[in-house]
Amino acid sequence: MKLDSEHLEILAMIVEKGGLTEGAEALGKSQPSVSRTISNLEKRLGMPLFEPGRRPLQPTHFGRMLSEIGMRIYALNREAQTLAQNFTKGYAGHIRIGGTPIFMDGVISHMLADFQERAEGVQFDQSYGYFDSLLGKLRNKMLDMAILPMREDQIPVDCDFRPLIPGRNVIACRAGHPMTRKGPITLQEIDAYSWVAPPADSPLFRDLKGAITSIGSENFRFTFSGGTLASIQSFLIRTDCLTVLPYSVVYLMKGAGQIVSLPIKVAHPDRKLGVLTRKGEALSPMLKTFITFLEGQCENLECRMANEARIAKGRA
Amino acid sequence: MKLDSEHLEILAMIVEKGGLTEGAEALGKSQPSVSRTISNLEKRLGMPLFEPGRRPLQPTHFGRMLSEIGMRIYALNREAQTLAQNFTKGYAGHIRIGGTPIFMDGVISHMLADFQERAEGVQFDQSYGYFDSLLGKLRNKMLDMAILPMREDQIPVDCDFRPLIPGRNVIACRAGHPMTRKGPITLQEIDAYSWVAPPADSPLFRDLKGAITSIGSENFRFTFSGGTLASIQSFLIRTDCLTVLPYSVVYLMKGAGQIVSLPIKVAHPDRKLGVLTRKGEALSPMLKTFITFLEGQCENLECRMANEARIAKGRA
DNA sequence: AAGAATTCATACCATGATGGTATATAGGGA
DNA sequence: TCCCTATATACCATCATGGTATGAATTCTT
Repeated sequence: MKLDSEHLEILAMIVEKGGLTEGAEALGKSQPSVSRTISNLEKRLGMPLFEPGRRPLQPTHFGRMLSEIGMRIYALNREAQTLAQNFTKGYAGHIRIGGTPIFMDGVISHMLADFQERAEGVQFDQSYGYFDSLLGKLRNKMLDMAILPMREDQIPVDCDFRPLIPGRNVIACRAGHPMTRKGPITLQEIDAYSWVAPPADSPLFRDLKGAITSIGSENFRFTFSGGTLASIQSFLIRTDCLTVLPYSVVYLMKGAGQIVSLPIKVAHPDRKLGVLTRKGEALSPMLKTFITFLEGQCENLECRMANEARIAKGRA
Repeated sequence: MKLDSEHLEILAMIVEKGGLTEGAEALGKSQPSVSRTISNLEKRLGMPLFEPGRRPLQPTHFGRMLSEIGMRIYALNREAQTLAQNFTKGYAGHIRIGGTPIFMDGVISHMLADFQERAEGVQFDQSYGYFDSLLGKLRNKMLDMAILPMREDQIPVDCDFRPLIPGRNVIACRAGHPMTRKGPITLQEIDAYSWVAPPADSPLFRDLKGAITSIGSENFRFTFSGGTLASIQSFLIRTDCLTVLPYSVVYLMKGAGQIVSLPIKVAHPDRKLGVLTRKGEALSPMLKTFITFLEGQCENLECRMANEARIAKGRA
């Protein structure tokens, strides 16, 4: 015989509140309604749930035991309600995020950590990739969002792109590198050092080549390539190699005092680092909250970087 | 926003069974019915519970979390069902039982223990009393049943009485008592020993006086009175006192080899020990089961006592 | 790659549970 | 004993639920 959980919850509330009328009020129902519910339940069970003819309506032993189960069901129902609220209000959720390695490690991972603090219910599932694989995963719904550099004319028609920050690159090296001590930098000086490169299939690698070409150097050599940001960073710190990285990444690494950027103008691609999502699909509240958060953080970051640049210019 | 626990259970079952069709089958509903339930739930929550456009209907992160709560609710509901079954089938329940002390301690308590083994869900709440107090408690619904000696003409009109066993009394003493060694017993011999009596307000006390009178003794004295069966038993074992007890009580104590009955005919009141319940009120299944059990046990006991008597007579 | 098969969604109807208002009835207290 | 409050009943409206028939979409198969 199937019992209706709702009925058990009503029973629990009546026992809890110590009366039919009060229970009805707590449930937001009319007194006759709950009265009949209990009456029907008793009829179905074939046993009284309340002592008959007692004014403050005392539960039977049986009624009390059932009501305890009802109370637990009620608590679970409440739990489900708050869970649903957390999800629909964007306090909880699951976000599958993919992005280009360097930028993810160097910038986004910090923001993920910050976001985690304000939305404890969030759960990130991060992966790395470049344009093609990210787009594929996004379309296959294996990702909820992708973070990657993108030119305006590159944006797929079935996707929305929200720019976060310009894709400006800089040449970076360890703090205390010979290059940092001199004033104007000549081509020969740069040519004296070898380079650290990101994986050859990454857009950053193409940027690197473009950047080096743009400053006039033609015969450059790699000492290290293929590593993640952590490897690149470790390598840079311990050698006199140079590399090309997004300025935002270098900016955030500057805090540790180990990596600096060189004041050399490099050609920066007209791409922006941003968020790619499937078009025409409602973003989950959590995702919406998160993207908004990212936009705010990046705006803030850009502002700080601009400040820094102004100061540097003033000093120069 | 109130969620329907039923909906959560349906969700849980679908996730559990891995498909809408199978879930519907497990729930004993039609597929369109549960389909619509889920659809409505998603509409109400404003978030998808299942990944759209996936054929083996995969739950969302959100859907899975909700379904886990639903599963727990489902489990509780099942628990409530078995609880209700146990109560309605008489496998569980609460019995408030009152009775006269000696018979309760000497006979009924054994049967309570035996019953407990076969119906683990039972819960006894025992108390002691005599006719007036027992009847009062019964009428006030502070007791579900009373066990006491009763004459046919004494039965209150608002009560049902089910006899269990005749109220025959015997004179009891310790095993090895001088009286047990002799053949025929004379009045002088009995008069030599003092008596142990139950509480003065008990019917057994009146029986005691009647019994002693019936065997011709007139000047009897009490050495001990007012105790429960345990006290009486302890006292009897360590002294040469005599007492009057229901034969059933003595019979069950004989097993321990410390108390025996004397082969003296005493006037036995035409009362029967039995069960008193309120008339015109449906007995709970548990109570019904229990009373049936008591009747069986007492019938069995009576049979064994009759056997014993036949053997004794044959020996004499 | 197209058709078959399966799985899910929708439309429509019937019914029965639920909820409400009005009202009767029953305990409990003065 | 009477009154007050708490509970039960009667009656009605409605909406959620459940079912059958059917359409749509996706996966499997060939």
